[in-house]
Amino acid sequence: MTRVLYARVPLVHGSWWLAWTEDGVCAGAGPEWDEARFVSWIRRRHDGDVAGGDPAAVPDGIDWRFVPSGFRRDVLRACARIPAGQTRTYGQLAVEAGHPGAARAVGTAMATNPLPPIVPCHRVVRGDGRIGEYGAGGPARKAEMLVREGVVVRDGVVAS
DNA sequence: ATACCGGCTAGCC
DNA sequence: GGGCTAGCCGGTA
Repeated sequence: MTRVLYARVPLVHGSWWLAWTEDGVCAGAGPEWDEARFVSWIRRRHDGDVAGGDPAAVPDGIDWRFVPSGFRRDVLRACARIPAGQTRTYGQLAVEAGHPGAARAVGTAMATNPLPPIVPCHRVVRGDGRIGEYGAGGPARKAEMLVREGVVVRDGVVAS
């Protein structure tokens, strides 16, 4: 049973909640969450100890143990490989994850991403260039984050 | 099994 | 281009 630590961590996109084990980050949530909500959510997904940690000591990697293997993990892992400043469409990510044709299901997998913004689901946009939805704060935040990473967004559409 | 539902898409006006 | 539809896939009840 692994100990999970958590803290509000200053990131380029603001102060996000992160939780981690010795093996890597295992959960994340946006700045608007309060501590009680984040902790209770962590406890629901993890039955070990949960305690406050040092925000300066967050590990670099990701601990995938709490993401069940299968489609979800395939897609999240593929998403984690998208570099800052780049985007993919839901359809492209489906291909890269080894599930061509599953664009719609990729949307669902992104919507339930347990590790925003560490798994950068904000970099996944619609096939026609429109920003698309964003569960961890809405489309406006998604657009802000992309712009901050150097992506050109105009009227809610990623420049081609 | 079956029947929705959702961060999508391609095709057709 | 815009708006609509039907199809799509994986998750969940």
